[in-house]
Amino acid sequence: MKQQEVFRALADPTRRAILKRLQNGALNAGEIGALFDITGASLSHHFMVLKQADLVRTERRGRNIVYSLNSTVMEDLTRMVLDLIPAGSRRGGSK
Amino acid sequence: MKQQEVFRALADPTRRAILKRLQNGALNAGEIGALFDITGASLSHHFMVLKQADLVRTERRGRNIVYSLNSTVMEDLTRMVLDLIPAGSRRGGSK
DNA sequence: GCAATATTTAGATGATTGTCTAAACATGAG
DNA sequence: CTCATGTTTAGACAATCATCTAAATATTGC
Repeated sequence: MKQQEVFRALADPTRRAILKRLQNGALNAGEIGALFDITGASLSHHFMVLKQADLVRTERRGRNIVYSLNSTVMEDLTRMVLDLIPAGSRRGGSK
Repeated sequence: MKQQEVFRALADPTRRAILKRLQNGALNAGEIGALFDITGASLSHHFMVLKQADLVRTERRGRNIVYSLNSTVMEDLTRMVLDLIPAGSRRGGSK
């Protein structure tokens, strides 16, 4: 698991916003780009960071490249964060 | 809540290691310093970042300054991360 | 094959970051 | 009060980062 890459990826607000948008389903680069005031090149850089962290998956679909959340690593993320939190402070308590 | 500061603070491996150490109870700067191969000044910088994110609390105790986890914000952290994760991927499922 | 569209790569730039050394500040002991 | 100890502040430096513009690559439609 790429713990360092994951936390690094989450450190940027634009990347967190991208992840949030992808919760409602996959989007291609252009669609995501329309949501942020940033050049396509910068967006592409963020995609690369998210991919290196395995947080998103890509799939070419005709002329577009579609981004979607990698839910497997999302579960890893949950685990990594819970690991930072003392048992007593966890919501819901036990596990 | 200082979402950006929290995620930024977690992006550094030394700071995550500090948080992990503090799970077993409060420690003063010197004790933490003994655990890392880093100068006190650098440590102090990390403490400041963690404090800005409200992840740790400090209390002077005689000659030492004691660091402890701020469990309130630790709960906020849980919430912030869960917020990034699609409902279907959450461990344990529901909430 | 060519033109248009979608995305990435290359290279540059300014800002932020983690680290260091040296100096300053704060506290308790004698 | 002064000294030793513990911690932070100041200032500098190299590395990393987010962003940009310009150019390159990939794909589809004609």
